[in-house]
Amino acid sequence: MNIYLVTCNTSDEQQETVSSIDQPTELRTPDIYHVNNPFSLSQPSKILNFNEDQTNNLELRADLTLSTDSISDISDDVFGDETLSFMDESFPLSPILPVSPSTTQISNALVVESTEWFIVNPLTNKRRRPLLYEFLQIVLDDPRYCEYASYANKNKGIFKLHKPNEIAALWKNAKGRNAAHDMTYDKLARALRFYYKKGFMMQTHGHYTFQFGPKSGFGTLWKPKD
DNA sequence: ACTTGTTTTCCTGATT
DNA sequence: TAATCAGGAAAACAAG
Repeated sequence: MNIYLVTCNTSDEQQETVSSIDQPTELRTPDIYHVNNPFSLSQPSKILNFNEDQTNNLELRADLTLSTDSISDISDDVFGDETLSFMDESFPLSPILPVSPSTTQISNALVVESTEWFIVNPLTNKRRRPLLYEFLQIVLDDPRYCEYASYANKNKGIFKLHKPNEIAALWKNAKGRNAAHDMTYDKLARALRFYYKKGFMMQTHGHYTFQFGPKSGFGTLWKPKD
């Protein structure tokens, strides 16, 4: 039995250290298991699924059915006196839930391993990091990110970044480049502006608002979900 | 080692 | 006025 540590940003920007017991799929890249708050993992970790319930408490969704007591016991083994704030009597354990689907079709030619940001060519089985417009396509299709970005017009491919800084951080994770500096909205937006001339994006009005262009395959190779 | 495409970084000026 | 938007220039990175 393993215990894994995850640091995540809660909605009020505070850092929470979360432990869990699990056994599922291994991840090597930063990933997002808090429904409303992407967070980064700098170290290899394991899948954890979090949900934020209506009382704003973190809800652990483990792949093992465990009593609160057993979590506390293990927590003590690892953390000693360092208790975890949300692991108290109000901490609910939910039923076992399936982890996110490992792959999602994003066009008639490409599949994304959604939990790892890798895009897979089914023919060659090769994996690669997403291009920027592909990343946005993935984010916009994933309801977990609806508070970070969403379509303003699904038919036209117009979308808005509601939390540009968070999207930028997510993009850095997805791209996985060895960069000395952090990704910022300013730099992400510059990359998007390069797309105008290339046809991957079309210029549109509105704050933090962009539109997929024909070269992105919008409307032909793929369409927004629903 | 070299090439190519895609950003990333930085910046100036215009616009909101 | 600060934050964005537009692009130029050049460097950086990844992949082949």
